[in-house]
Amino acid sequence: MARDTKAKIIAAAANVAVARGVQNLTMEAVAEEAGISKGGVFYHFGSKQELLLGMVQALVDITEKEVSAAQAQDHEAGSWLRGFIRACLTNSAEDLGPVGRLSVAFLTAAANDTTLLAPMNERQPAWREAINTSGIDPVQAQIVRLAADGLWINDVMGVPVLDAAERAAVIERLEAMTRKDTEPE
Amino acid sequence: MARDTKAKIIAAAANVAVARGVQNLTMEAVAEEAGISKGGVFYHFGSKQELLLGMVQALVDITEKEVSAAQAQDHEAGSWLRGFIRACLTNSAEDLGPVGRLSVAFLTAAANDTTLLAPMNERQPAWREAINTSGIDPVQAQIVRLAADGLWINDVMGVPVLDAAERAAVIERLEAMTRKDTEPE
DNA sequence: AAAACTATACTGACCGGTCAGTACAGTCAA
DNA sequence: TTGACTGTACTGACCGGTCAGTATAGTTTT
Repeated sequence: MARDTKAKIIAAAANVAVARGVQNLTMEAVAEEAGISKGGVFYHFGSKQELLLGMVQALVDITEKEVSAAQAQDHEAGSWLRGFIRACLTNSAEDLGPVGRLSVAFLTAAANDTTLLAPMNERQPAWREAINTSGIDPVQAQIVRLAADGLWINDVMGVPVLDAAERAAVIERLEAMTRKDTEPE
Repeated sequence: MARDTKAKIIAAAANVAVARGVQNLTMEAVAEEAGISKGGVFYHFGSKQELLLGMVQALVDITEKEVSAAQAQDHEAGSWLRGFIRACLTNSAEDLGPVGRLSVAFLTAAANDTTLLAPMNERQPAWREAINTSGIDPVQAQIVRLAADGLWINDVMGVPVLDAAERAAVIERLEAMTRKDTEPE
């Protein structure tokens, strides 16, 4: 059941981060949320850093899984980007999906120690490759990805960059940009 | 000299955050860096929260100042966005400008307590307005802003989303998008 | 002399991490 | 088939360090 418990702890940590705020993401709080003892948490994750690392890894895994799932039924050019947009932005501000919940962990990791982002950094070459070969103009493709990142991080932080109507229009346009090549000249 | 010392403390805090990492952004370290005592720091900022709030405010102020400066010698459509792109992305990864240094504080604030982002959130309606009335298609304008945000946050976190050549091409394209309306249809 | 500011020494809470011990399921020799 | 032994998963009490914040006395500025 080791795998099970580890996953349970990661989910609990994500819940704590969202519900009580990152400043209350203590090992004790995680243990309580997971319904086990603090010692039990340390049995599975040797340190808080290790737990954070596990959460970042989980975020990466879930994101890639969602992209793959979306690509499975969309074989046209730009499908990777459309999957990525979905994965990042499907969560409404209130009702966070798993990606949204783990995103808070991502923030914590980045704030505490950027080396904790290693699992994310490792995947960047592969993501760049996917974007550059997605079948549309690479520069435009990167911009779509960056805009999705920007919207995502602002969501996670709660910065109100767009109202609902603008948000819908932006997402629609981003998806259009994965289909139609609007490169100047 | 109250204003002076406060500014000095904020700058010191930003330096500490960059140099020693956010986990070492303690009031004592800030005091040492600023060359005053811990008591002195608390005299000026009643709590750590207040200091963090001051740093976020400073980031907002500097960003808006840089945008205004850029706009002063660029009165064509899209000048706000071009100024914003410059303000966010002028800092190379190694040699951070003032925006880059304070950005780390922004991350910390977001991670510790999203209410600390209030000074940033307050300005969003004004920024949205500036973007929507910048003279180019509003949806495209928002996308340019979000992409700049995305590139900026990835820089701050140290996630290698783009290599140097891609980065240059993306920035060039973003600036082009502030000039030429590439809206489909 | 009052107000503004600074330095030093201290407190108290919190939190990451440790550790001795428990529960229990399985294995295996006699 | 039972008793000795082992490994895995976990418990809960505890410790030590860190750090925000305070108390208070001293110093400089106006």
